[in-house]
Amino acid sequence: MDRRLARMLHVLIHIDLHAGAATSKTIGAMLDTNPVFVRRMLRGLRERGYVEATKGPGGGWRMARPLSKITLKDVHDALGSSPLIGITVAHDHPSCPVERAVTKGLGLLIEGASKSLLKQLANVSVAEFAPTLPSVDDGKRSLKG
Amino acid sequence: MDRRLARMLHVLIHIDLHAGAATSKTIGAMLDTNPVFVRRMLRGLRERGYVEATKGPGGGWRMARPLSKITLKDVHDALGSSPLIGITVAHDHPSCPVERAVTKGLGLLIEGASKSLLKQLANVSVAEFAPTLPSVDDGKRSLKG
DNA sequence: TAGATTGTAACTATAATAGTTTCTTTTTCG
DNA sequence: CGAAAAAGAAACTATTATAGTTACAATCTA
Repeated sequence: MDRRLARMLHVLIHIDLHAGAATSKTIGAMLDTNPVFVRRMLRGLRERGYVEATKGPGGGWRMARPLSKITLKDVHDALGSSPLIGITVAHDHPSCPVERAVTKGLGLLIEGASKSLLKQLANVSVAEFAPTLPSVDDGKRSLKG
Repeated sequence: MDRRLARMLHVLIHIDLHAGAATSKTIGAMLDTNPVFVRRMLRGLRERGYVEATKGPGGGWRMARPLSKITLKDVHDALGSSPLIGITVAHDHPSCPVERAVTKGLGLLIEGASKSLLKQLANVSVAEFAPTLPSVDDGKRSLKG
């Protein structure tokens, strides 16, 4: 069970709310994990231009695009698109007509469900998952408001 | 990625087609696996009355209910209902309002997709996955025809 | 009573995900 | 310039879920 999408949404919202650049160490603390794992997770998003990283003191991660312009599907794809559906077909005995019939029928069902869920993910932006509570405010919004 | 449902459908159709009782060893060969694993998989289905097992020589597995009276959801449930959706929420920092918002939103999405897929599984019987090829015939059908 | 079979517990193997260590590169700032 | 802060990345270890194996008891048939 892949919780990378959930963790990534959590991270992106924090990066967006963060006043300056958020370091991998700071983000790691938010996820109760380590900086290296954070860099690994963010790598795909950096390559797609959703976030950007700067090195050296004062460096870290910043959003390179607003949360409202990134969909859950974008994030899922950037993470390496693990299967959305938790069940899969089997290939234990490929010459068996019974297995082939099951693979075909169940495969169609899984494919349909997968496409349907992917369509949903493409219709929701990360911004829609950000909490609207004022208590989350860390200074960035007050600069705007 | 759980392929137990696919394997189980494969097995059930074979048991149904099989002339006498199908032994765990025979079924294991079909799945390219071992008899103990087959017994473990079939345990839940036996407890729910979908199949029955007899010990001793000539023993093995038989259907206790026609394939047309067992849905994919029945099989999925009997296998211990692993999650149908491949992504899940995270609980890294439960006091964090951002994580909570993500958990809530994504959770609803996952729950909806899961229910929708489960509903589909409940609308399909195992019989609908059996191949209709005459080449699969192993003697049982010829007794009828 | 012998052998075939399931039932089951306990152990081992494998693969995916996550975590850690270590080192290099880049950047800032005194 | 040189020290320290940060990302980039490779290589290794740890954890967990699934699958596979071994071993043995229970039961049934002939």
